[in-house]
Amino acid sequence: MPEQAEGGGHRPAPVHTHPDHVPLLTALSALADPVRIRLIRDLATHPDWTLSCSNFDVPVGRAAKSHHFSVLRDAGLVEQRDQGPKRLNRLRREEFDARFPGLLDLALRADDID
Amino acid sequence: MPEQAEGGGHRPAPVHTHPDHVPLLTALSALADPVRIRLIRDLATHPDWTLSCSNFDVPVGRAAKSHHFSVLRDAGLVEQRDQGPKRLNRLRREEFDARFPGLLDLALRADDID
DNA sequence: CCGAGTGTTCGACAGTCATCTTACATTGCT
DNA sequence: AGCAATGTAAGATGACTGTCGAACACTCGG
Repeated sequence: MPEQAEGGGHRPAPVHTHPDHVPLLTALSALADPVRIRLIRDLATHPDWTLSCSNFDVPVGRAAKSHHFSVLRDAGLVEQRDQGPKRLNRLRREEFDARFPGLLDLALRADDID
Repeated sequence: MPEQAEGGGHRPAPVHTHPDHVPLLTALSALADPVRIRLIRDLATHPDWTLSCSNFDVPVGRAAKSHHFSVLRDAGLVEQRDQGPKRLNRLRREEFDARFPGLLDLALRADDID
């Protein structure tokens, strides 16, 4: 019975930070990285909860990818939910935009990157 | 005659980058630093061309301050003009805002820093 | 011409960060 | 139970960065 029953072997649920509690410098630092920009842009072009971490094609290994998602969580940019062995992602558009108006739009603008 | 005559000993004029030619990552990285945030906030609360580099009281020495101003110039955030031995500064509000709408406002918002 | 004030450059140093490899935990399928 | 897939944790490493001290360059005033 694959119910959402608790008990023994849970996986530690991902730790999130709400955008309202994110310092400005943390948000800027999180966005000041080419890999993370690509992650949130990929995320922005897909429906919520449809992409698991391994579905992003950035030129880094799993470990680095995991690290980047941790940074994005801490910056209030991404929310994650476990489903089976996968960890599904969602871009926190509204919440983040309420805290830092316009910033996410800037980061998503398909301007430049390199 | 202290004219603007050329000839021998010029001081190399500061090299500027127009905001239009600044990559997004450069702008974000430039703003993702507490010292530089304080510099542009100080700059924003004084009239243009009234502050020389040594007039900012950030807790770093001259060398580091000079470095930070170089980063700000490269990011299209600050314009500098030599007057006597001093180097006067100006925040490039409109130009930068045209390139990255809302970003400077965010950085100047007296929210948090630490 | 000398000296004070101002700012840049250079070398060194410490701290942070992005990355990799390896090992481990969890989940689900067979 | 065994196994493949997914993601995290830990340690190592290389690169970048913010800082300082010292040396240098330029400007202006005595």
